[in-house]
Amino acid sequence: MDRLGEGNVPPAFREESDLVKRRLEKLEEWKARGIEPYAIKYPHEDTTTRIRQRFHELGNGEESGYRASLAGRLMALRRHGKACFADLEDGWGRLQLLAAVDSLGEEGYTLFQELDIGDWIGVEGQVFRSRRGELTLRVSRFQLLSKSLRPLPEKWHGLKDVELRYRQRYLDLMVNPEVKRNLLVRVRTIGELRRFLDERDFIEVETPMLQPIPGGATARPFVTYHQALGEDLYLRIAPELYLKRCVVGGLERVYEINRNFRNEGISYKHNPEFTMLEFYWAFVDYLELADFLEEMLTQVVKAVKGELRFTYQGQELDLTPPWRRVTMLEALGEVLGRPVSSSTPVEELRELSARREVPLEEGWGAGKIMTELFEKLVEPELWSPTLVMDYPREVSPLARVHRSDPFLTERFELIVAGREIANAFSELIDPLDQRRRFEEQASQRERGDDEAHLVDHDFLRALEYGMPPTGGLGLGVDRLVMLLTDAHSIREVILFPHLRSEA
RNA sequence: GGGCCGUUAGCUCAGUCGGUAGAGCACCGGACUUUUAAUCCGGGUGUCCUGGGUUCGAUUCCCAGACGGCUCACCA
Repeated sequence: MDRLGEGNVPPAFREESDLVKRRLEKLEEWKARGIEPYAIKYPHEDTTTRIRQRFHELGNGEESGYRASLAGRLMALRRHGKACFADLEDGWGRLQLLAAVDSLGEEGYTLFQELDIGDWIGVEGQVFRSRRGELTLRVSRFQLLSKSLRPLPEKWHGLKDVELRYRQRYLDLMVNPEVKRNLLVRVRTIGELRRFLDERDFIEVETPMLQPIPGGATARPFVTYHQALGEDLYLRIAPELYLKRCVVGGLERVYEINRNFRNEGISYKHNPEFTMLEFYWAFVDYLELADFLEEMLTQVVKAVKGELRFTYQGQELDLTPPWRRVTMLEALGEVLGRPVSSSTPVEELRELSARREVPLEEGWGAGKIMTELFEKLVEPELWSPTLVMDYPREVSPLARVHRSDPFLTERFELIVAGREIANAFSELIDPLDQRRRFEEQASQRERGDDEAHLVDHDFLRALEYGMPPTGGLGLGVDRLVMLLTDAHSIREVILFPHLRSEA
């Protein structure tokens, strides 16, 4: 038979490799024999890991006397003439199969041998432990559940090409176990964050992804268009202003864990859509939030990692509280080798920036320049968890003015491994002050800062009804998961990271 | 968006100082009833990312482009 005859190859597959064409031929052969290659369902009793747990104690060469049924993907085949070992992988783990003429008969065994790596099959048979100590299912019945037409990546080196890993994450999941492991850490982290907040009577809400005025952060938004309304809408850059509306409405403890979208550069720590936890808690200030964050992350990390000390990118990281607390100006002063304060003149700051080769823009005030210097010179050096307190008012349009210094706000950021993990403040609840801040933002916008905040009149109206004193916090979930999975790139903790479209 | 680097078989990679390329796994044929990176014998399956240029001849050199990585900028 001409296995590679073009006559049998559907047009869509003409360009494919011989490996694919061979599998198509096999598919047609099986169909011709009356075998359905894509089953409707396959009820079964067991999973690989449950069998492993159950027969943990079974000795080498012993029979369990248990007849199991399993379904999974064939990941390896070791043929030995009249017997054949195979590895079956299901959603939980792997188990070895033994197919032999003895238990399958001539016809069944021949079919089994024709299976390809990657095929989904259902199997039934007795469980035993082989002489070499491998727990094994002796196949007495099997059924093809889904024919795989494409060859899997190499069994030993796996799939390394990062572009293929991200574009074809399903392959990455099949052959690189750490992908699933990282995903589970992510899932557990989010679960623990939810649990922590739920236990403290926070309620989870869902606020708009499509917003007429993008607010709550300084970032370029994605724009889209609503046909029926005939108006532009923006994918949210933050949920902040809506969560605060919830607090105005009397939801004293609210949170949301969901996606934000920012139309900025893509890098190892930036994906255009990323997951953020934001919560708002009425009647507390930022100092209480700092304690709360310490407690929350301590509990979450213990639950997920089992310990607070671990290695990140080859360097030890210790999240044991209490974390270092330092004001932004102190930290900046230390690095600059001279004290910086609210009254440090702009000219002096510009001079310091020039000396440290930190480029500045026209129109930046003292607060913005200090923040720039801090982010360029100090933040990357902060490895151990550090709560950086009291950011300038100029860069914090939604935060309350500091109780003892009007140049500053009651705001802190948590920096770990040189990256911002969380950002929190005593919220600005004074509608008149908030209006003034929006106006300042508007004038920054006129001076060319197209990321300055837009005025949200309905948000101001909400504040005018009265918002209770509130503390609010945002936490970058992907970045936290990066720490917990020792991931160098944010793409390792997002299942389908954004890539340019294929050519 | 800028700079640097990369793209060779299904996968992981080598290589060609310019004469259309080769290993392992996978795959195909054969042997084998206890292997588990099975083993043994035989077989290399390719648009060397794409398009131009130089050249008798380009996968190799040059230019442009696509995609990716790192990095800088922006941002979290």
